[in-house]
Amino acid sequence: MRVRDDDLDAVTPIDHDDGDIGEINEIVGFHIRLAHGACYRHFTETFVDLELTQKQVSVMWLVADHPGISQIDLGQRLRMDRATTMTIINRLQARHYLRREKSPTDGRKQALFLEPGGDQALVKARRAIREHENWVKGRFTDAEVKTLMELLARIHE
Amino acid sequence: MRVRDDDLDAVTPIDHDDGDIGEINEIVGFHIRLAHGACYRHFTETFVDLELTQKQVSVMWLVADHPGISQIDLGQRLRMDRATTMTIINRLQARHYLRREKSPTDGRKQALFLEPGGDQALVKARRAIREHENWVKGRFTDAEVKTLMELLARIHE
DNA sequence: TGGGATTGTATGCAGTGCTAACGAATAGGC
DNA sequence: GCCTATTCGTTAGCACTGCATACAATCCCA
Repeated sequence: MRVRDDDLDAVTPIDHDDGDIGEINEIVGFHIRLAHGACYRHFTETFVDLELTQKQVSVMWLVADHPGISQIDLGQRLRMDRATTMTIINRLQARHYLRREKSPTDGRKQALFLEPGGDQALVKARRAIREHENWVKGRFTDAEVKTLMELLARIHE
Repeated sequence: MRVRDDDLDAVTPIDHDDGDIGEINEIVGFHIRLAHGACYRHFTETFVDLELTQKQVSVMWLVADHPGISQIDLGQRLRMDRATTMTIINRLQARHYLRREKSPTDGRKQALFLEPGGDQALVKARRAIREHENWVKGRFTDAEVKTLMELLARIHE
């Protein structure tokens, strides 16, 4: 390919290649994926001590705000299907961060409640979230943050 | 619930529960995750026939733009570590969408090239991407798209 | 009452991300 | 040139997420 016996440097023809990714760079979805990846990585670092993932924190947070919420309701708010919700709840329950109770009003449902351990973890998590948020927001003005959230919300409805 | 007998508006945070998620809604990272999830789901639907993921398409696209690129270089541009890059390349190679060749200039590296099958798949993929992009962009003006990409880019550098 | 929908559950599979370790090859200092 | 440190690819293994399917219990409505 490149190997033109004479000048093979030319090969790199196209690019003043310093990490250029060409047309892909014009794809909105691509930037969303990269931004998500960057957030994910930073979140993971921030939460390495707590051993919690974004989803797990979201779930505990929501259960704290809505004691007795059902799995299906939880899943819908966080845009997760039943199976995924299950595995997350299972893990949190195994760590005694929350518990399931049969719903008194609907026998099909499980009512979710935070356990003391979950409460404590959530307190630490909120602190870590604040840190994480500062990392994200640090590169924006308040107005830009507002704009960004507004635009993102339009994507996920 | 919320019922603070006096002014509960201040509080309502809590919920006229129709899918409200409370404070989490103020977390930028949360919106990025949801937007990413929505994109991911739509992408998957769009690409169900091609049986390709976002990463796989990105990789093929980049290999097409930079024939002979190494795995490490590829991974850095797409923000993936070596191991992840490996598994993706493995899968694409197993489907004969691309091939590895020893780099003539550096014995440690593998040079990646698209195979005919990958070429064809990429053509279809680009069409599907256009569709997917329209789905995303449909909710924005051109100026908003520009703003969004600019803001997202600031997150992933 | 009976049939259809909802909810939770169990299984299994694919994709992604990370770590740790190893061998091969290169690059840099001497 | 030689030795060491580094880079790259590779393998293996683990955790999390997402999806599909199937099943049982429960609820709701006609």
